[in-house]
Amino acid sequence: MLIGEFAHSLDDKNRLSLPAKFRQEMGKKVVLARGLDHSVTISTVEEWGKIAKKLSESSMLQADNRNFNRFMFSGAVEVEVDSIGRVLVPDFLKKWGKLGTKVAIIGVQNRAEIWNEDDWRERKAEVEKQADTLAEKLGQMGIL
Amino acid sequence: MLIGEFAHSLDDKNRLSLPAKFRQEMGKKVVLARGLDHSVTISTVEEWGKIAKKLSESSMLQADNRNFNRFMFSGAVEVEVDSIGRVLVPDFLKKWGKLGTKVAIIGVQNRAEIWNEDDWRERKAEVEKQADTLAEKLGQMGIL
DNA sequence: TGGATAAGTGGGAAAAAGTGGTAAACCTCG
DNA sequence: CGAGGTTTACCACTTTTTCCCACTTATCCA
Repeated sequence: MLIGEFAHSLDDKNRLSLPAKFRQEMGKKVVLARGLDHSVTISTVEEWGKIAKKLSESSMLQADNRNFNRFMFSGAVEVEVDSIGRVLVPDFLKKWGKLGTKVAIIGVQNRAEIWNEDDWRERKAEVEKQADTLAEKLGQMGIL
Repeated sequence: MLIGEFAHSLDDKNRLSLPAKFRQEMGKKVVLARGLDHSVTISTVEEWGKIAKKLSESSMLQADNRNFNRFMFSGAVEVEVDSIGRVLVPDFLKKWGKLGTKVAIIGVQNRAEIWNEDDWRERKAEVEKQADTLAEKLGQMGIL
């Protein structure tokens, strides 16, 4: 389980240190891919495999699906984690995530997400605003 | 699994470098063929067979199907990958894909596709625009 | 609090990838 | 049979990527 939020930086060679706490769980190879809301996801090869399988089950006869699959597969990379825990973020993902030097890495269940630091700050603020509503819902559900 | 996006160029002898990440999986011989949506596909000899079969089995009317098969098979070429990882793109495929000097090579699961760089950029932008669809599709697939 | 260890960042050298070009082999056609 | 053009194989250059090492900052524990 990946949890927590970390402020890291993308250097001018597009290298990104994975949070030390994630390294063991991530393993030696990870998959970077396009995520929702212009985030970049980091998942294990296994997790990505599951996603790829689901994607590949959609029919190629529909133009929508073809384009969607092109988008998803072309937007992913399998990268090696180097000897000190860094990965290389390809340009097209850097663009997708609008990533500059300062990024936020956040744990979300079984995957991590990379965000442009500013975008993340805004989003987090929004989420916190809704925290009351959220708590209420959780209460209704009997979780709290 | 072929994934990722690469900007390569088609030189004036119609030579195209395969992305280094694809070479091992592709092997020494590949099949270039007409793909859907005016893409040019690159696949292993094995995969080409599977893809063609799948498409032709998606039965349309018999007559259409026969024509479709003629079209698919007549447009496929088996080419050698040279000693430094390049393939020769025949003119009729270059035309089919409207390929100029700058092309994008994208990995899509079991095949790669060659696109005119500009066409690919536009197509990608189209998909990106539909953020709702994106979330919806991922949701349907149980990815989120 | 101070020392030790780990984490994160940065940079340089070596290797690989991508591109362009040249020369030899081949084919075609007069 | 030879000239012209095309194709193929090989070589060379440039840029990018990869790998390794060093430095700085943060964290931990006595």
